Amino acid sequence: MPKIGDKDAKRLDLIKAATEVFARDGFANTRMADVAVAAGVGKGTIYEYFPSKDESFCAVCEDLVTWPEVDNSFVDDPERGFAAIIEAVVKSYEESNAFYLVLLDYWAAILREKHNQHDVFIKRAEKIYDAPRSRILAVVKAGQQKGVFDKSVDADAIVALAIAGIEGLRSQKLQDPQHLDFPKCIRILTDMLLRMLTSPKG
Amino acid sequence: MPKIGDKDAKRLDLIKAATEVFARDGFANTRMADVAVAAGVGKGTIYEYFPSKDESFCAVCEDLVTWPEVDNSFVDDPERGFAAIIEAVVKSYEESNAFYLVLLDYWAAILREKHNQHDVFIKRAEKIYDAPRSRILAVVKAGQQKGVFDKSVDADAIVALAIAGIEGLRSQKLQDPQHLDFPKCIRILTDMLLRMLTSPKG
Amino acid sequence: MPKIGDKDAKRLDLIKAATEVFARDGFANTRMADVAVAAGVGKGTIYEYFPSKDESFCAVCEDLVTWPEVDNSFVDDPERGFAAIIEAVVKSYEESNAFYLVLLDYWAAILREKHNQHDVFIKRAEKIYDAPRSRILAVVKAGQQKGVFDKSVDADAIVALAIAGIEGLRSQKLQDPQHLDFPKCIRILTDMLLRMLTSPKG
Amino acid sequence: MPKIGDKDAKRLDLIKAATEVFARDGFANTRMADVAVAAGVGKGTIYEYFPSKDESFCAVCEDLVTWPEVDNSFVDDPERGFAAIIEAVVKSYEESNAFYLVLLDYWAAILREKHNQHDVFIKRAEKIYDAPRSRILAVVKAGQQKGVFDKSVDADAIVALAIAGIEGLRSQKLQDPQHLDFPKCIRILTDMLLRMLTSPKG
DNA sequence: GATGAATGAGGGTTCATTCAT
DNA sequence: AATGAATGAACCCTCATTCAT
Repeated sequence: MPKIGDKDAKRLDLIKAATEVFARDGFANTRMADVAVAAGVGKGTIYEYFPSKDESFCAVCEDLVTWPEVDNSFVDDPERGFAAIIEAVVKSYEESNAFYLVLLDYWAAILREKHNQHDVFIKRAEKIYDAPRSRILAVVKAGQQKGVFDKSVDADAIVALAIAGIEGLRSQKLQDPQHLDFPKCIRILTDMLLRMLTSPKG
Repeated sequence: MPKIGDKDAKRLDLIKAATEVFARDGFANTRMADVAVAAGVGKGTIYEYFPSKDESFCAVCEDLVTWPEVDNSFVDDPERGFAAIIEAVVKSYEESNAFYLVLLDYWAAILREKHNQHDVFIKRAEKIYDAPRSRILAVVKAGQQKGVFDKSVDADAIVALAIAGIEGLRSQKLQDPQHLDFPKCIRILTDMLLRMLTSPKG
Repeated sequence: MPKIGDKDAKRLDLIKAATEVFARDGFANTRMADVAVAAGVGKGTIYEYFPSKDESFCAVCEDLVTWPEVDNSFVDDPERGFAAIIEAVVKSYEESNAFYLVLLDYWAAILREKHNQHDVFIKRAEKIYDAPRSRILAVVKAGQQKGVFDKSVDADAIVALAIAGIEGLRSQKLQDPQHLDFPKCIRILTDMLLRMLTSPKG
Repeated sequence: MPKIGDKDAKRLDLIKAATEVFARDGFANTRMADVAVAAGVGKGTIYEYFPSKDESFCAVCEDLVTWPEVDNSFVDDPERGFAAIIEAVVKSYEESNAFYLVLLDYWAAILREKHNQHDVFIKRAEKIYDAPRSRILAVVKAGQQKGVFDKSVDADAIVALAIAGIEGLRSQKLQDPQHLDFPKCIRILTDMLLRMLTSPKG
């Protein structure tokens, strides 16, 4: 007698298995048979839970977009709060090794603007980026409210730069782990942004 | 009697056509027949110039990696020189619309570590990044020699951050062209980096 | 719930169908689609049972090499025993019309020494010839033990001549069925060999 | 100013080159480009001399069918004459390494009865076999006329057996050169046939 | 006459998806 | 619900043949 939710639980198992395979081999090089093997089920079973390979990929991407809650304890100290949120975002990237790899295919599909799931993807993609963006933005704006950060600074630009820096460094780290002092660069990035926030005019 | 250079010229034509198709559809979704149509030749002709789809992709990537020579006129003014090199790199990215799109697949192949061309790709990838990296690095080091930039600053880290910022912003711009003031962000990025170079200790 | 042996049975069905097509059209002129049609299955199905065209051909050849058990009732009469084994070999050739035709390609592949399956082929080919060879050899040696056949006769040479004669006649029969009295020639061949076995010195 | 016959001479050059390639790689595995390389000419040149690959193969086969004249010096000694003609046939086989290899494909085409050149091939094939056949037959019949060979012997059957033996042994020699004492077997074959010719009734 | 670049029909193989069990 | 054997559309690549130079 199957319990209620068994189906959902199994679906999640399949997603987790598929995530690993998609991350490891890439969407195009992944065969449904591989996903089935990774999940320990028969090939046909996957189609009981997802209507197609594309949809299973969407489900995987959707599942990846679960941002950790952020510690709000530095709410009174915008500078430490800013550093904390940057650190949290970096960490959340690092915790999900699959994240960047799977997203690579995700962006590829979106940017090409021809995926049949394109509109759905775009919407979901915004969500993915909105989570860290809005968190960082909130911290910056709070700091400006408090008068600690300069109000003339373009908060959106700072957030864009923060995320750009994190993603760009992450990318370099993946490409060449030997020659990049990743933590140091993140530290410098945080410092630079904070200086810009506190005294933009040099 | 074929003219000298005809074969090379045609090869380049094919590369240009292939670049567009690979950029538009992605490597996995590109059929050799599409490339042939785009180039206005028969399917078989492509194989007169490239031994396989993989190799044609490599050729395309290699062709993308031709960095423009950089203006050295600011050699006496490190700050303006730094700004100029950043601008040049940004511009060279922008001049090749295909660049980022094609490189997406390129990185995907490299990061998976299992592509049969993986080692070749890695070697070529280093070349891709070495060009802008070494140019920026030279400018930074020259500035440090002149005493304009602080010698305690980690030049490699600054270069990594510059490239990370440029790539990260470019990525965001592609994903969501509406909500990003790209030129402004690049300007802020340059400012931040220059401040770090001139007075690192805040 | 598939019955045990179903897969093996189907594999055998495919082999039988492939044998006919390979025999009729030759390896090079056979398209996998033809085999599929002959077997009444889809093109892809063949690849569920054989990894490649080459391998399916090997399987066909291997299947051809199942020599019938030989009647041992003439164990006490070496001369009749020898005639019986020759007859059995001839018959086993004749029972498989496909045999010679398929083996033509087989030998072609082996003799070229450059087929990628060459070594496997050679090993299997030895098995093909070893079966009739060892049977005839056993009868000859038994006859020599009994003193009915002359011990000075080179048993290996006689066996080689027996097989050469059978194959050569078979080949002529296939090439020109009208002008050859095959049974008579086989009879003369047997007589000649027996005379050589019983009184080698004329 | 090209001499008369230059064209024929070149045609023969191409045939010789093609013969080697067809013998080495087999008809199916031979590309016209290979033939061109072997002949030291351009791909297109071959089509100036032969209308198609099939026709070039026919030309090669036709060229192979040039039997050496046989020494008639033993015309008064049928037994030595018979041995001599057998030896001559064996030698003519051996002198043309390509012969057997190319003929393999030739027979394959003929036996399949579906080659578009089938009828032409059959006619030519008869010629190929008629040459040695008629020579041996002539010697046998001459011996019977002289009363040296028994007139009750079926001359055609003896000829068939002679050729069958030679071809069968040749085939075994090619397949497994190590384990066959070819000259000895040919000697025994000749002895057996002579005994049958001189005293058929044992 | 000689060439080899260009061609495209053809064939081996893969793999997402279906469906009978 | 779960399975995996069966399927065939799709795609990469080969190579005989053509034809402009």
